[in-house]
Amino acid sequence: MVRKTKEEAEVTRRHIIEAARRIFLECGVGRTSLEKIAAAAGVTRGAVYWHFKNKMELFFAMREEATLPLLDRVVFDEGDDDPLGGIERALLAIIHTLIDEPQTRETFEILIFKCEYVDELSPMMACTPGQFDFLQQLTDAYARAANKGQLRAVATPEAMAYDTFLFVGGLVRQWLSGAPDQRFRSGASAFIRSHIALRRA
Amino acid sequence: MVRKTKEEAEVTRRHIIEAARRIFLECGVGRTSLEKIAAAAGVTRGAVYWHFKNKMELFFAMREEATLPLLDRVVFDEGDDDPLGGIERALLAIIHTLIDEPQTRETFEILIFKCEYVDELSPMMACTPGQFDFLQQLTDAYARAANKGQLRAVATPEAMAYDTFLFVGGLVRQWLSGAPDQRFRSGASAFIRSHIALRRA
DNA sequence: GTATTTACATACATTCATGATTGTATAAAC
DNA sequence: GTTTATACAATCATGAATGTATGTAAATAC
Repeated sequence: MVRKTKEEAEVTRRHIIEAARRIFLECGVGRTSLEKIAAAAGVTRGAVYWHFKNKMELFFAMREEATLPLLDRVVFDEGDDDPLGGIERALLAIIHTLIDEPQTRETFEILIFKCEYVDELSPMMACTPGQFDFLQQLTDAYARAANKGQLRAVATPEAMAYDTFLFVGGLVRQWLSGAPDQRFRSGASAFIRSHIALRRA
Repeated sequence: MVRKTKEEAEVTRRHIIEAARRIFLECGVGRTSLEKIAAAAGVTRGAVYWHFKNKMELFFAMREEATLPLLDRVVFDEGDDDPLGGIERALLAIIHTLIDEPQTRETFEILIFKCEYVDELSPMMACTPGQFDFLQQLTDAYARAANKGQLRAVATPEAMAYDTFLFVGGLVRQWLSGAPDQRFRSGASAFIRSHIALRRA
């Protein structure tokens, strides 16, 4: 056994996380054994157990590497003089993140389709704090848009924020589902623009 | 062994399906053993294997009992002289189905949160034919609403249908997630009305 | 009334997956 | 330069879940 330096150990840790993401995506979290992950990472289970207490801890480690930069990274500029356009750009940016960052896309696909929300994961069914923050930022942005007269007065900024929030949730899910006809992927930008157009004054 | 009549056998078959739904919901499909289901149904694994080839066949049997009557049951009256109001009523009806029919609600909660879309289930990630049909019916209903001058002209009926489809998907998911603050459940009707108000002329 | 199926229960064999333990060669600490 | 902690590999014991095979008593067919 050739003992590794700290840097090398960090590399194998990342290899394990990457392998876990691949196998989770292919087999589902529940059906993935640590043996499979280890093999995919080119190590033995011993290495996996050295770096992670068990499968769940590995799962959370994978999640923390890629979950933050989707909704959480969305920024709404308070000084924007086109707040409604800013919302549209933010939604488009979310889709482009899915396109540009494979590990984020794969992680979300795992979170939505490849794991069961039971026991420790059960509380994660509901919105994460980051999602609530996104909802709050949407509300604030719509309020600024209303102040600038950009919105129809048929619904409150809060109601519009909820509508957009639910729309985005549905869109991301369908986008990730990889429907054979690709209709949600090819149409995503148009759906977003229509969604925004519906509330423009 | 007291052999059962055909009617009694059908009863135990239903007991098994009901037990499966309960345990799937509690433990997730992957972590549910047929032994647990059998115990919950008051039978042995022998009975389960008699009625179903394996866990997946039982899963599909459970699904077929309750999945049809949600989106698939939605009806849009072609002769309605308030098509937009008809869409709103249809969306409200979906939520009320979730409230009124526990087994439908539980089945959808299992399908969304308690199973992994892998192997045989992988194709089910995408929209089912019933969902596409719902989308098509939405498009037709919006087209009728447009013909009656009920809609703003900022988006096509098709675009509005997609927007509503994605909104409903997001809403059902959040509704089922059982967020601790219940905000999506208590606000569902208001969200639906706002959603419709946004496209009314 | 006999034969045959049915509707299960029981028992068995096999296959993973897990967690713990132990071994070990080297990097790092002193 | 010795000691110790590190970064794994290898082995082991255990348990859980599955599918199958067999048993069986009563319902049903004839």
